[in-house]
Amino acid sequence: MSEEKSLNFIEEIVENDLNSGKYKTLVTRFPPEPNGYLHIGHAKAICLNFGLTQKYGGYTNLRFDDTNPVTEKTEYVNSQQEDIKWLGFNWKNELYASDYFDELYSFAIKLIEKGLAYVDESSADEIAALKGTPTEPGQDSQYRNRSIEENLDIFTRMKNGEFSDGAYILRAKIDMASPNMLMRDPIIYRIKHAEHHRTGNKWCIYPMYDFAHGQSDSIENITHSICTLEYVSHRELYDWFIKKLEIFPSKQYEFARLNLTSTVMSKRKLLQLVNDNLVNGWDDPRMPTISGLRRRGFTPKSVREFCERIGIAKRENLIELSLLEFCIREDLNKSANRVMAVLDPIKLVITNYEKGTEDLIGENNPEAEGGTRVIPFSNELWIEREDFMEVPAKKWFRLAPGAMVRLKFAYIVKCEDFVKDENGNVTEIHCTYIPESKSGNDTSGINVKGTIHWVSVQHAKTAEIRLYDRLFTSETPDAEEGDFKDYLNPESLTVLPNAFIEPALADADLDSRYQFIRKGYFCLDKDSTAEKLVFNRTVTLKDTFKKPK
RNA sequence: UGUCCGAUAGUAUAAGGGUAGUACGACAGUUUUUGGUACUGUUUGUCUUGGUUCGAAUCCAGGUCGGACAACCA
Repeated sequence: MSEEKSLNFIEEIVENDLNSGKYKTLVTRFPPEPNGYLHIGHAKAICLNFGLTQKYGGYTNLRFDDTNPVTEKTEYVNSQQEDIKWLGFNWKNELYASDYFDELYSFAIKLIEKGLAYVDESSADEIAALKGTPTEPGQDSQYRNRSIEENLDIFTRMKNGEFSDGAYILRAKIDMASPNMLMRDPIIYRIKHAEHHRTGNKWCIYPMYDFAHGQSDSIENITHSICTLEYVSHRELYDWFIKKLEIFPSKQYEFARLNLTSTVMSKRKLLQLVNDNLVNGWDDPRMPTISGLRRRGFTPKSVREFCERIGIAKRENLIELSLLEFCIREDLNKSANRVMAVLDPIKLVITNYEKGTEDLIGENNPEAEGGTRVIPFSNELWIEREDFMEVPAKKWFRLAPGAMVRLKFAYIVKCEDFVKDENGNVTEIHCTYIPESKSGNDTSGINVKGTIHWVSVQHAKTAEIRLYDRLFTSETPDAEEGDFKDYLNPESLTVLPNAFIEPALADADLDSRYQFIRKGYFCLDKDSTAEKLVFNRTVTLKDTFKKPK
């Protein structure tokens, strides 16, 4: 076995378990709660769980952890499935914790019969008061020693709907003095007269997370139940239920969740951004959701690559956004066709060009066998306003009075003059071109430092272009003083309603990815119509040019 | 003043008693019809104090720092 790459700690555990014969087949699961959209942190968990069974054989189930009917919706089930498929993974079984409600109920009965669970009718406040604190032990509830018969009777009546929400709860009988708060007689069933997205009104009692997750894993014969670090202290309970119920011993392993700079990752906060209309929905391209990244133009491959590069470990981490950007640039550099678009136009007139128009040939992608296309050229072009400086900075290789640049795929031009309006703004640049300098056939012998992009005025199409930047101005918005929303970046979205694009872009579809030469990677947005194309900037090109001060 | 988890360059992540390596970032250079790409180079690290050992990032003990835990959420 050649060791090309080192293993992460979970892969080591899996390899050991497989090599020792502890398990014949690896079974993992991805267990989202359908109460929100999946984000890049979930992508890390998805890649881990599905990646493990791809690498070592076995399979991964998709199991919706739907034990709380008031927050869960079918809309989320659907979006979550779409996101997992988009990432490129296939689950073996589509399952729901709610599939096991009958079985979970009988597990509860079994616990009661063993004297390991009891019905408590204390109020939520009373229960909290007796729970103790992390540094002080709790105290037993006065209902802790009900008879098994009475517990059975009340629990059955809870199920039958005889009581209102909160009147009774079922608790595991463990140890109110445990240093682990979760072992202090945790609540395992509560009454909720709520309609469930799958089981409808069949149930009015629902199991808590701790009484559903491990047992669901066990029912499915999950060998390695992988979750994030905040569940470490749940492991003791997880194992306790499995042991007392004498069921398949799934094992839980925890890794550190992903944190990304300049964004937030908690579903609660993302929901707030959506509900407060601070972004335009869950799939707003500025959101770290999988649907947001997809709309922004990220490829599944780039997201998988990112998840691969960040690694799996147990220490808290904060990944720099630049790594995500690297991953998408790396992918798109190889695959995206190069086209020209002018975002902030200024007119350039070639005063000695008398051919009218001319079709030039553009190479689609110098990094791939991308073929070529026709690009119309004429004596009036749009170029980028920022590519001209009236008073050039040092090391400026673009347009300036008397300076020469190459027009990409076309000719070398020399700036002869420029026009200003009454406010002193440059409105037009006048150049002469060098006929012998045509791209691919340059006999002029002239070498220029700078090459700029352009679009022929008479052939240009207009498009709306949306530029995105970091959602937050702080790298750690949820660690800042005050509300995280105070750190939203007011410039996270810039809309350019009238940019000019080369005519070939009229054929763009939602799956196309482009590099707008010198400007970044872009894709068509779903808001596009036949009359108006809308492009999203996925990411800028890396820019090593030091802006002159 | 509890229990649990963790600590390696700016950020991540390897090295499992024997040369501290890789990636991203940053910086510099070469190439270039994208100030892109590619290539080259530079920079910066084992939390601390002891112990075991010929030898410790690694094993042990104490400390420090960070995180988690007191929802009828997951």
